[in-house]
Amino acid sequence: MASETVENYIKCIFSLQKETNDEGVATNAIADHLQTKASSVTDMLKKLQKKGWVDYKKYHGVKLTTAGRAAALQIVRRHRLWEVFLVDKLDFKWDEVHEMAEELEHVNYQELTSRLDAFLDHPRFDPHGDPIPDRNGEIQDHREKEALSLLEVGDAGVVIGVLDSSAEYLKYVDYLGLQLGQALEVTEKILFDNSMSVVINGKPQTVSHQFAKNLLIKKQNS
Amino acid sequence: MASETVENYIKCIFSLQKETNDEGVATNAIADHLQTKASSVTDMLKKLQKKGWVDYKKYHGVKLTTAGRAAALQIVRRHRLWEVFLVDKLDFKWDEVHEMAEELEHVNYQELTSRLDAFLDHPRFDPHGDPIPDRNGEIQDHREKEALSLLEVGDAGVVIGVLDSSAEYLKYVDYLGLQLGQALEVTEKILFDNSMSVVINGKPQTVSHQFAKNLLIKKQNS
DNA sequence: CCATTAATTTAGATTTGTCTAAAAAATAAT
DNA sequence: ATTATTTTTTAGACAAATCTAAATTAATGG
Repeated sequence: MASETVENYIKCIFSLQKETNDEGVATNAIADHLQTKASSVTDMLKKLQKKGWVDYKKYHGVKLTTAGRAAALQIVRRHRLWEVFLVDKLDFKWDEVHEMAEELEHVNYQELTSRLDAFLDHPRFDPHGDPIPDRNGEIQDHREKEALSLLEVGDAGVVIGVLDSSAEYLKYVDYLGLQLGQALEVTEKILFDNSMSVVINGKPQTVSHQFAKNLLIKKQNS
Repeated sequence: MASETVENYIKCIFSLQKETNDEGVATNAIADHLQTKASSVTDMLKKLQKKGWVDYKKYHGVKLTTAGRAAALQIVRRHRLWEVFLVDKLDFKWDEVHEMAEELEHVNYQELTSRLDAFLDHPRFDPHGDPIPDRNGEIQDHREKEALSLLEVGDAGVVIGVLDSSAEYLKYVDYLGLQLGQALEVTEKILFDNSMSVVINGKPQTVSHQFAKNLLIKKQNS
């Protein structure tokens, strides 16, 4: 397929693409995300263009082609399946698996991926609640989800995912007594800084807006 | 640790070292084994020397240092553990796993390796009967083993390993009705070409010297 | 032991991915 | 709308790993 580096660029563009309103991903955004320099990114974008993974217009950002998007989804699929393996089978915690999956995802054998998928019982979501693309790269996630920050006082729900998978964030989520499937209820919203009070397992806690924006909730019929 | 390429050189030198009588591995042998050119090997040997993995004397071959040998054993450990995973958990056949393990072995996290080892119940041997180094890089293989080619007429034993792990060889082993643990008995040795007749599961078969040299047998008290 | 052959090393180039510093284009501000 | 600022691109260089072709060293065989 493509080198490990190329795969990382494709995956990076894929993930940044969601955040832009179909505008094309900025060179600097990629450089930040991959911890490299803008000039290196420009060089690479030309190569990706030549190989047909992206649609790149000088000074106007970059988008994945259909082939690029398909490739990205396969990489994401492998990444998330390995994360499930690491947590479910090797008992790693959800904040420990990202780095390892980041390397395992580049081992690319159809049969390996599909057998791993079967071995794990065809999981639909990874340990962070992110949906796992199927063998055709389709993501079917019909869950109604909202960021905690968008709930109102009195709303109750269940944690079904996180938007930030960094170890720091996940450890804090753990610390608050939260995990996938954990119920909570909003008891107060502070207008001043958008922080909010929630009840988790009967215990009141206060969380920042920054925190609440990154926690995905499925609202319960209250 | 070291780049994937460097790891492959180290592993290659390690495996070729056994075949030489402590003579130092030849540049050409490495080039053949890694499907590259002798000049590339020379270049790399200088780099490995500088990094302390090998002891290299111009025109006189190369040997691993203690550090190099330790690194090689860790790579071999990871390779063989992944092979066990692929066969025992994902139901691959023993002739299908080499390539995949060749990539998985480069994912290097202590904790991953040791949890994988535990998940697989601390296997002592890989699917081809090769011993798996422990976490300290020690190989303890006290089995008495001989190549089938060295057995005499009337000797009986059990298959405990192969010296050639190529898919072609392994498929032929399968085809003959052999697998690890399978018993056989030598009924005839042909002096002309060193081929031999053996009985496997009651069925007589004839195999070449080339074949017999690569099959490891534990002799049974007959 | 000297000549020939085989193995190995050097020299010089290439590819991939990266960098710094400078130039060019786009965006924002007065 | 022109200047200032930010973003992006170009130009030129570098490190890792490789190659081909030529030169050197070692081994071998009369």
